[in-house]
Amino acid sequence: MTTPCHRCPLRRLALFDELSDDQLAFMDKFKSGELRVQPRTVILMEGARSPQLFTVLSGLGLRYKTLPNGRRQVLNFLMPGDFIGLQGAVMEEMQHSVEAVTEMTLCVFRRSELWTLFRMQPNRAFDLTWLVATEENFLGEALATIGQRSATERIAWASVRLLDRFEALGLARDRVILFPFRQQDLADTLGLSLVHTNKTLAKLKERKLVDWSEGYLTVYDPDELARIASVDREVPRRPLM
Amino acid sequence: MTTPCHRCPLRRLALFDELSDDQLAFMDKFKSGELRVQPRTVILMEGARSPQLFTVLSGLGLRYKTLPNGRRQVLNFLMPGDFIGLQGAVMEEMQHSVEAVTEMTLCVFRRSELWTLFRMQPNRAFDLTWLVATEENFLGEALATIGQRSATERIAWASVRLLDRFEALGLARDRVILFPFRQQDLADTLGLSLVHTNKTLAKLKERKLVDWSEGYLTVYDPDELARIASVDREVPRRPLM
DNA sequence: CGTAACTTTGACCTAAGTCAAGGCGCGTGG
DNA sequence: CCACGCGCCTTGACTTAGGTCAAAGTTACG
Repeated sequence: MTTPCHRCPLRRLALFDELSDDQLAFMDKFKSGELRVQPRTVILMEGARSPQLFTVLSGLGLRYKTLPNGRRQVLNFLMPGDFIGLQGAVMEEMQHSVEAVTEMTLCVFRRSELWTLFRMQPNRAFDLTWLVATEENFLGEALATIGQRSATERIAWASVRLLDRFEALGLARDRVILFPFRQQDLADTLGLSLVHTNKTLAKLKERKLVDWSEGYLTVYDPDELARIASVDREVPRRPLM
Repeated sequence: MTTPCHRCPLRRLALFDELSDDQLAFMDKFKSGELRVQPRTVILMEGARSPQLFTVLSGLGLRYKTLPNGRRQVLNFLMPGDFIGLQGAVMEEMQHSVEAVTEMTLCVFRRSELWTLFRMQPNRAFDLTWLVATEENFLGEALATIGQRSATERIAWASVRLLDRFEALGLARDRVILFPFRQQDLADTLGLSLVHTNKTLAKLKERKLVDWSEGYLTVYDPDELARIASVDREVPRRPLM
């Protein structure tokens, strides 16, 4: 029914590290199935006790925190290959929510086997730590962006980061990506108001740097944008759980 | 010469999880010595290749990223029990710098043994992952603070978080903590200008909520501050490497 | 069609930034 | 031993990036 790990289409991408046969066999045991969710489904809820572990197989989503005053901070855009739910397994409870934006397919892992993974597959445990450390690093970069950069620089930063991630997944064609989010989502990511996000996007479009319309984000000049945001563009290979 | 792990004064604090004798013995082998550094020493440098791993034994420091435009984002205040340098060991290179603010004593670990830890001490590997996940969570909270809260709320948030961390370490007496940072450090943490930070602190002092003068931070009314920032105050027990 | 969910635009406002001048405490060297 | 220079804090005056409000387009959809 569900795809065995060695046939996982994501594993064919150069972006992801290869696994040994032994590791693949373990992952097959670790995997408990697949889950398909509709757009706007909340996959994991802030404060939830013992959620599951997932890898995104396809589709896009959002990770966010909701503040008591009703405001929302988007932490990251979720893309294929992202691992989610570890926080709920390692710590007491989830500290952010995860929501599907398009239809998504998720690979579901047995939470109870996480411990076995640490005991039997030190390589994979290391990979897990790598993923968390990388996520931590990304949040640090986002923090520096929101804390220290202007609106234009923030949007330039986001455009470059998004393009590079989509390209690494083979989801971009000629610097055009299908981008099914709302401007409010980007605004909540960058700590800007919706109106100001819209106006800043309009200016960048006028400057022929990015154009986001009708669900497509076109990044005309990633190098210039990277210069504006002074961001470094390497996308390292990464583990895939 | 150096303290064996089972005599480590930090381990006596209720804040930190206890270790088995076996784990303590392993940590003693993992530990290569202690390092004492002077104020303003850069312990780890952004971009450095193969740095070492440390646990802070005493003293205070800062973790920060420097942007090419010269601005700086402080990611966190470093306190006893914090583990640093994993990023350089797990990923290619450090993505932020770490600097001592007071004199500090660091417990130094053999980077080469990190792999042994993952193979031989799955519990400790799990603890390491816990630490990184918690750090990630903290950065998410900081992101939500900078992205969505006003200057007053940001300072309220920082005051509460700092008080709670210092208290858990036994470094606070009656809501007063020795706080040897500069206002510029707090400003760079919260994404505010130095001047605005100063003026906002003055307002909070007038309201009898916090007073930061002559190197001491007095948090008069943590509950009210927690309410202002709408922040939740639990400090979970944590592993100590 | 009508309505609901987004986007776009214009007018106006304010929180926070910038600039600049003093103050204050401390260390150092004449 | 004191003065001057330096690092940091404080304050006031002024500016501005970005927020808020409100209304009009646009698109999709039942």
